[in-house]
Amino acid sequence: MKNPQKKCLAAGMKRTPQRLAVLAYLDGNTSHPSAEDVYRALSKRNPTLSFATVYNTLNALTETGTIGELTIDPERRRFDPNTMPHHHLICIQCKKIVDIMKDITVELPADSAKGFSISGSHVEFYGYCSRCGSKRRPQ
Amino acid sequence: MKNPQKKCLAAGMKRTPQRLAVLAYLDGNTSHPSAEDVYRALSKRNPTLSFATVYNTLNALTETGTIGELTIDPERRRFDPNTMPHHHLICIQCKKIVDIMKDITVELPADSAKGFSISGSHVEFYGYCSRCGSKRRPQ
DNA sequence: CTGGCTGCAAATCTTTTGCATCCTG
DNA sequence: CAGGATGCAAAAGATTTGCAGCCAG
Repeated sequence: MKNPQKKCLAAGMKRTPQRLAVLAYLDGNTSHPSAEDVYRALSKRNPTLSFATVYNTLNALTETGTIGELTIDPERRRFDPNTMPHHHLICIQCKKIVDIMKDITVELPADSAKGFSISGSHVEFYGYCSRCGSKRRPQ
Repeated sequence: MKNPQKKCLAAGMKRTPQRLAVLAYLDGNTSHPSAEDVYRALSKRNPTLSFATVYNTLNALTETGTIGELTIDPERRRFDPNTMPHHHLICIQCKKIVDIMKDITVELPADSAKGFSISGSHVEFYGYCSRCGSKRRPQ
């Protein structure tokens, strides 16, 4: 289940060149690209690739759970090939998003669950990345 | 600093009827409304209120930190008058978003911080709310 | 072959902006 | 009374959709 070919099959989708290109681009990619990022990166080598197909592919892969969708950026949707539950570090200044693969256990007291049956959690840490932090002047 | 009038002043903004209406609607509102939600709710009683003004007002209030902006919904921006740091419960099915005011301490091991200087964190808990959970059939 | 997939362009939806007028401070 | 705020409509982005032709299974 590591390579794009198998991921396509697993999702019950036809293995078209466009989809394989999208999957190859996403494979191991930790940049949390938007649909446009994917399109721009691929259209150089695949001149006939269309925006609609990128969106269709990303949506199909998201629906089958083959890739994940991030809700971190209010401007646009971002996609994440890493479907393992994980968390994120977000730079307040440059908006860079970095994965945290470490398992973080978050306890929610039963009296705060408001009747929800909780199946997972996602933590976003906000701060300055090393680059932006060092550029800030001491206040 | 509890009422809309004072919030407007605090933000250095003129107290126009439109802004006071937006602030009054948001005051104590825990429904995390989108700009359209705000517009629809207010346009009934304020027929001349325009979409642009709602957006301008929400943006201005967000920039001054008078209200907060949620990044939970990939479809649209949502706003939250509650500026205290807090967390959220999200129903996977009906998408309802519920506040958790309880302070949750999340530890991030130093070796996972990737050079970030962390200033805050936000936890999203996913699951089924009481209504959706009871409607699910046992698999 | 056949149904799913693609590319294109147009449509839709959310959010922003230009501008003349209005009104708060 | 001046500058910020409003309303309108148009623009700008992001995403979706209709449709005719194409190609993977």
